[in-house]
Order: sequence, then C-alpha cells, then structure tokens
Amino acid sequence: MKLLIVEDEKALSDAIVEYLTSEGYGCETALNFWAADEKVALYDYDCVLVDISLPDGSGFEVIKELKKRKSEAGIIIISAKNSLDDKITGLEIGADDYMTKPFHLSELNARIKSIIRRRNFNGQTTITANEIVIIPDEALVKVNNYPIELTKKEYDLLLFLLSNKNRVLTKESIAEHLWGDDMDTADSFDFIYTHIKNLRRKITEKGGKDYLKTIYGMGYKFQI
Amino acid sequence: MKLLIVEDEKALSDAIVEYLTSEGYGCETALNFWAADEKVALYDYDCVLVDISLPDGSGFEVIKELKKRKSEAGIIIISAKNSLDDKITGLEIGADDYMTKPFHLSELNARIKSIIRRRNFNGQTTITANEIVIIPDEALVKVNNYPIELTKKEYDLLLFLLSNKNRVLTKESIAEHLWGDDMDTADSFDFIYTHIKNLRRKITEKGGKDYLKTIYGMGYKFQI
DNA sequence: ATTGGGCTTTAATACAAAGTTAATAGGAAA
DNA sequence: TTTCCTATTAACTTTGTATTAAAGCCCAAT
Repeated sequence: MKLLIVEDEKALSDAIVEYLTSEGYGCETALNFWAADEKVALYDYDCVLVDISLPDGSGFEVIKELKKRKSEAGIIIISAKNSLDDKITGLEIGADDYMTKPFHLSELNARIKSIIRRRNFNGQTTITANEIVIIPDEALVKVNNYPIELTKKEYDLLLFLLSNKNRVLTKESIAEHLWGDDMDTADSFDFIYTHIKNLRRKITEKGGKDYLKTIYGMGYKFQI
Repeated sequence: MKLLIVEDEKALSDAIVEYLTSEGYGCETALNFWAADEKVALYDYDCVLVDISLPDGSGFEVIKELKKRKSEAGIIIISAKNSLDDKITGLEIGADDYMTKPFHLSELNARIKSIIRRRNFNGQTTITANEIVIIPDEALVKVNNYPIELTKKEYDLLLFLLSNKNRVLTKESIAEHLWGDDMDTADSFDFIYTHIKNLRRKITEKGGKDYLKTIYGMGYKFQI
C-alpha cells in the first residue's frame, strides 16, 4: 500500500512516515504544493494525506488535482485548526476523512485502514485467479487448495501482480510499489529476480501453473 | 477486552475506567456524542457503556450508529433516572442491558462479563479448539482435559487469538485490543513475545499442539 | 528474403552476506 | 505474582553477487 504525505512540517511528516512505514505502508512525502503536484502527476497512491495549509498553496488544490486525474486514492485531510469550514469544503470536494492536529498516529492508521478497506475490495474476502486463492485476512495463499507459505515480500509481490492481472509490470514499477521511493533510481532491481524465482517455485511445486509470464525486456505479467 | 465508556460526567467516567482497568479491561472514553461517534467509526469494541443524556445529543444515537455499523459490541445503557421509557426504548433499539445511576461498579462488572460471554459464544458455555477447551465462566482453560493455569493477560491473549482463529493478528492489533489506546505508538510491543512464549509453553507442556502459528513479519494466528 | 552464428542484453538460478524479526532467559517494576 | 523490559541468541527474510542460460539483434552467407 502506497501513501503520499503532503505536509510541510518536517518533524510531523517524519513521524508519520516512521510510524506508517513500520505498519507496512510505502510512504512518500511532499513538503509543499509544488512537490505534491509533481508526485500526484507521476504516481498512483492508495491513500493521500493532505495538510491544508502549505507554504506555497492550499491542500485543497492537491485534492482537486487528484480528482481531475480521476485518482482512486483515498484522501485524508490534515488541518491545524478545528475548522468546520475546512472540513466541509474538504469533504465536499471529495476527501474521505478529516483529522485535526494534533492526533494519535494509531488513529490515523485506523482511518487509513478503514478507507482502504472501503475502497479496495468492498467486502470481498478473497481474491482468486483460477487455482490460486488469496485470503488477505489470513495472510494465506492457496494453490489447488494446498496452502503455500509465502514471505511478506513474496506475498506483496503476488498480490500486486494479481491485482494487475494481464498487465505488464516493469521491474521498476514493481519496485516502486513494493518499496516506495526509498529506492534510488541508481539502484539495481536485480533482487526482484530472486523474489520472482522463489514465488514461481512455491506456486509450481504445489501443482500450480506458472502464471508469471516474463515479457523479455519489459517485465512480468500475471497471465490468465 | 476493549470497552468504550460514553459518559459526560468526568468523575463518574474516571471512576468506571479506574475500576474496570483494574479488572483487566482496556478502556476508552468519550465525553460527548461527537467523540463517541468518532470512536465508534474507527474501532471495534467488545462492549460499549452509553449514558443516555449527553451534552450534545442522545446516547440513543450512539446505539443507532453502532447498529448501523453492524457492530457486534455489547451495549449497556446508563441512565440517570429510572425511566421505564428509556429502558424500553433502549432495549428496543438493541441495547443488551440497562443500569440506573447510581450503581455499584461490581454490578456493572458482572453485567459486562455476562454480556461479553453471551455475545462471544452465544449461549455456549465453553469454547473449544480440538484439545483446547475454554470455560469463560470460570476463566478456566483445559488442555487434553488437564486444567492449566493462565495469568490474566495470557488468558485474554488466548481468548483473542481463539476468537479470531485462522486470522492473522499483528502485534499491534493484539496490543490495541488487550491494552487499549493507552499504549503509545512509540512503544515497542516486544513484551508480547514473552506472553506468547509463556502461553505456548503452558499449552504444550500439557500435551497440547502448538496452534499459535507465527507468520514471520506479520503476526500470529491461531491455526486449526 | 531467410537462416544461422556470434555478440549483447536480459533473465534465471544458486548461494552467500546482511539485515530483520522472533524466541528465550532472566531480572526489574508494578 | 504477574507483567514488562533488556539482552542475547536463534531463525528467517531480504538483498547482493557470481554464474549460467535464454532471448533478441546484427550481419554475413545462402
């Protein structure tokens, strides 16, 4: 799950990132409107946290930009003042929730969870692709009804491929989604080969077909 | 066990929290309707105590909100006056019990226990998972019919895992449920390792299988 | 045009190093 | 006595590196 935190107070931003990262989210930050606009233009996020007062503009503009791009990201407004106006304006232009500073990080987490849950799979409890079944609640993957044990990264990788089935995903976009932007563009993504390999092995050794098709020079796709 | 106390009289609220905390419940409070509504939207509680007269609304609204959210929390109404109307309205819209101020805290405790018992295992007096039997009435756990002595936290932990069997619970969500939100997000939850360890030992030394499966990097699940 | 060898790029595999998370023991604090 | 904390050890995951295999490409020979 990938988040964007638009917040100019560096200390708060850092605290949020640290906490949410430990909760397993991939976090990116933008310290001003301009940076937020750039990021929003380039990447898809699952949820965006927006501070309303930014040094070079209003957080409302960020939200409008997201809506203009038909983004499906959840939006949570962060506001310093408990201003009813801000809340109403925010919710009117399409934010999903509203938080007043200061707040508990665990509450933020709960709200993010609730938004993502609502958004992603409304009530769906399993994700299936032929003989492969994922039960997110149980962190369980079954192939031909045999449970297989995946590590966290393998699980995330499979989930990402599966939720983009029949679409080619480059190593870079996979890295982007699974590791957030703490990956340098100069880094090599070769270790993804290892994860792909292990994932394939675990699936096929239980009799599953190899759905992870390699598109030479481009990336991988989960082909059904 | 996590409780929410919706009560505007601060002194009473504090007294309830102090007592119930000492009884091992995780308590959160809401001093008005608005706060209660927020909390109810975000967290799941095992039981909610609701004062009917709140400064900014009626406790009935809180109950309606819970029902709208299909909450499974037990509900106890607290009312200043011994009003038959309130009682009837309350029970009609789905409260489980009704108390008139003033009351003895021990009586409140007894009612909470009874509701949680009813709610969790509807009428069931024991809950079993293969060779493990829990008798909530007596706070007793048997493995292969040998009684084992658990401390309160161990008991709560086992109950929580067992009532979410096959579902992965992170250390954080376990902490959240067993300790409420007086846990700081900065805190480490490492002491849960200790409880898990002790619980496992007590179960296996009486010949029980180790059902507490570790999902590396994710949490624990009670796997049957 | 088509085929096939040599070259380059990309991917697969195996394995080792580094990093992270969990288990355990023992003791302090409540 | 129970709960929590700290330090240590163990287990496992993730990443990195080296090697091998496969795919695509260029170009000459047919």
